[in-house]
Amino acid sequence: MDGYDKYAHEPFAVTADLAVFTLRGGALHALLVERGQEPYAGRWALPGGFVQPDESAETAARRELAEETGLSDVSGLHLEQVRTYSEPGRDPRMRVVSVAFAALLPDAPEARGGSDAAQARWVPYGAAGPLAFDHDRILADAHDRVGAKLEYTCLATAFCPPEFTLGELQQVYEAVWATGLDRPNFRRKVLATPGFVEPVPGAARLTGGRGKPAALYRAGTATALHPPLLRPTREGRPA
Amino acid sequence: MDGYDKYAHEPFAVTADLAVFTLRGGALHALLVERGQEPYAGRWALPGGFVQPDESAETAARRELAEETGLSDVSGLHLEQVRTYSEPGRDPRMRVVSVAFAALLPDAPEARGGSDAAQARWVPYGAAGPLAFDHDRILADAHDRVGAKLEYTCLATAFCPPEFTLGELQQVYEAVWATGLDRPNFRRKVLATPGFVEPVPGAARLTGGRGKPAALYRAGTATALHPPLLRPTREGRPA
DNA sequence: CCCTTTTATAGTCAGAGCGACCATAAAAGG
DNA sequence: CCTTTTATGGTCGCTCTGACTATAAAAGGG
Repeated sequence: MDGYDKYAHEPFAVTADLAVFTLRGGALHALLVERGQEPYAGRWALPGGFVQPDESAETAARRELAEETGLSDVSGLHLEQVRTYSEPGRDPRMRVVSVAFAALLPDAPEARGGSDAAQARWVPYGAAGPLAFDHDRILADAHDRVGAKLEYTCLATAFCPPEFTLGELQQVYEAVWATGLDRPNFRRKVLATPGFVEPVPGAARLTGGRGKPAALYRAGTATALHPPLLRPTREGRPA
Repeated sequence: MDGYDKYAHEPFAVTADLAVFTLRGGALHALLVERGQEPYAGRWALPGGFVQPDESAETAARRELAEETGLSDVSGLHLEQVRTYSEPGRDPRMRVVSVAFAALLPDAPEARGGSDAAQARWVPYGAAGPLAFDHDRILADAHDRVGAKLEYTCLATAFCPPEFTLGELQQVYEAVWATGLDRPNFRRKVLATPGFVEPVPGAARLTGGRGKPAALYRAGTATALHPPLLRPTREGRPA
């Protein structure tokens, strides 16, 4: 931080880019916007925008998230800084440094075109063609981060509505990890972790399904997961 | 990334700040520089500097690392991006966005004042008074990140010279985690992890100490640690 | 030279955690 | 009434780990 006067510091543009994940029908989806102008016109990209002079990158990311999803209450959503991308030439027009965030959404409102985004769509993760700029890498990095944090934090509840069943919580893990989990073992692990979930006292149950109604739970107060919930070691049982 | 023309993007200055860690006498130290000018004149701060127009933040961090430590070969050192700090007002003079990195050094050359740094010193971690800017938080975040990565990666060898004993490797964990570990159990865990360390075939041994000479090991090729090496759960045995 | 100290290394044993199961309960659909 | 489906409860054995004991190989002091 020394030497302010000895370096000529070129001005940079700073943006906040978002990898917004949600579950739709048990499958992991990411929110993408279609670019209307060059470069990469017509290609899909991550939502994002410039950080304003009075904003932090986190604030800008949350503002963009609200604009892009159309959600009014975006304050409770989990937003996590992934990393910053600063390679020269990653934007052909100018020097842009992007701070990337991962956002986790419980419900998936149909994407509306935000005020500035021509078109926003939920795309199944992995089904997106090559994205604009280095957004393929940003999206992959964000996915890696979320998958890793599921192992040793209680982050999975951020994908769920306020009240959820253990089956829905398990679907989060299975969708992000792209693997199958044994249901009784998953139950045991989650319930044995104090503060991960707490049962809804009214013995409420979810209807609409076929089999036995499942008990409802709320997210607990714990944030860490000790010991961690490790994903199967490659040759695990198939889904 | 859309809307380039609709936003007035204020120019930002971008810096790379470094939390450089090493072990000196079994204790974790961080590299700090003394500020010569306002603001925070006379206070200690993390080494760092502006990202040049043709550099990525990683490149700038590595250049600053070489300048600040005086090391010639800085290419093999482990450098890890921690996070980016972008709150407005974190630098009273101008809008500065800092990308923070953690660097791990095996040996600790006596800090020389770099070309631009008035004075650089190794300070025991935790013994540094309040640092300039938000560098206390950056240093703490970097320490948290390194401590966490010791659990599920083979990062600890980055603190060690090319050949090291298992006792030295254990000291890394104990210094970063500020806890004591059972030596036989640590050995068993490390040796049971394929690719973590590999014995030096020449049955070489380290001399100079008091007791039985220890076998030497080199860092293996593995990067992940499955299952992880979890730190003791608070009420663990004292050091 | 013996004995103590120090450090490295090997081994033992019980309990926790987990993967792979099997069993039962409670709903819907025929 | 029976089958299907999903949720929930439990068992068994293996692995890993924490706590601990034992042996080996050096240095230092009498």
